[in-house]
Amino acid sequence: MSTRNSLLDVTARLYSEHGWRGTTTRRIAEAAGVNEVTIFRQFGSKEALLLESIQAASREEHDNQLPREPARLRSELIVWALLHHAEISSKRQMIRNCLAEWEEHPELAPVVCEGGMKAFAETTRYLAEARKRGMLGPDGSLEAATVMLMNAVFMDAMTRDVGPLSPPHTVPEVVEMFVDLVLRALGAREAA
Amino acid sequence: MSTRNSLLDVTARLYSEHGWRGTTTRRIAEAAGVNEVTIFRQFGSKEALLLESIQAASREEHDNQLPREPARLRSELIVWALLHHAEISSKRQMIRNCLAEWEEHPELAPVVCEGGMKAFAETTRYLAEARKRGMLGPDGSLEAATVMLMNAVFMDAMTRDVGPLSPPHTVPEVVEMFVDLVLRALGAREAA
DNA sequence: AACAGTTGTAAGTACACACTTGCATCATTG
DNA sequence: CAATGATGCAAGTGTGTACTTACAACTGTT
Repeated sequence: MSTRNSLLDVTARLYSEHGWRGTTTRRIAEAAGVNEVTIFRQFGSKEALLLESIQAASREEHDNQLPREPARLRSELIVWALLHHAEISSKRQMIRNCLAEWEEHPELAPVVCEGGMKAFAETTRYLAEARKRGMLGPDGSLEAATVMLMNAVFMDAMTRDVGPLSPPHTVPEVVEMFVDLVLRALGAREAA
Repeated sequence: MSTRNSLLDVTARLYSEHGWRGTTTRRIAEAAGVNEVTIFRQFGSKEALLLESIQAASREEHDNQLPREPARLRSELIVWALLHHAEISSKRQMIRNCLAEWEEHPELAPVVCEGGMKAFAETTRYLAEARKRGMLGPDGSLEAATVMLMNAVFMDAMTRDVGPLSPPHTVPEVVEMFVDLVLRALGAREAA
């Protein structure tokens, strides 16, 4: 099944670069070093191939978890957010295309968003645990904090290559900024 | 110049719906009720037409300013953020396409991002003014707060139609959440 | 009344697209 | 050895694409 896999790989890459319409069967065949007909014999149609390859590609995840028991809030959140940022960045172009083509191909976006939902749940759990242990103040919505942190990180990762909306910073710099702001808002004890 | 303007309008709409490749000269002509040749006589090429129409469309701004002198931080920020959210939402599909096609058409993204940069400057100014007047605590990066608020609002506006990353909320709900979190992080006096 | 500018119509070019067909080639497997 | 299945190759279908050309009709201006 080597032909099949190389077709799936190549197709995902081309889709990221050129979107649905720009990913033609000719380009796929050429890039995969395979005859164009093979595509149709293996997958039946361009649509089937694209769907399968995009789903496969967006399921590839780094494993990246927050500790079950929060210890050093700030550094744990920063490490986690950095990894999350890296994961989004690596799929940046594919995600952008899926979002742009959402109306024409609604089946793509959910698959790409899955990762974000898991990260949301993970973070809320972690923060709730921290509050239960008295590491956070009693006030402030944990959900709001999570959504905001995730949105901020996601947004930075998505638009980093395009051009700065805000003044330029390195990835670690902005991630630290975000984490610190969230911890401050939640009244973290160690936020010195 | 009515032919020209209706072509510009229609083209921007079609671009939002179908992206660059999907916006064909035939579709444009048909939707504008104009002969296809007229496009080439008026604009010379598809590229020229698309460029001009997208630039024109993304410059259409609601006017939406934060007060020069901050008075009621929370409500002023909420009103502003809501309007900002509405403006991004109305251009959502176009922005998504410009981002997705950034590598193939780098000239588009900057134009679309302009609004965001102005909003960033506006907010930083406003918050700095507020801090100078003692309405905010002395600690916490104003820039971090601004970036985070903008990213969060932008992100929500961009992905609202696709499907919720986080639990569903109405627009006013999330905007209030974000503003409250930021004000809390900045130690706003009135944030009760 | 003559003219210039804008539009419509009809036809065509050269190429790209998704997808198909028929046949030859090869490796694996029974 | 024979049969099977995956692949390559060459050629084709019908449609869509950006863009062009030549000519006729209409507009407003001088």
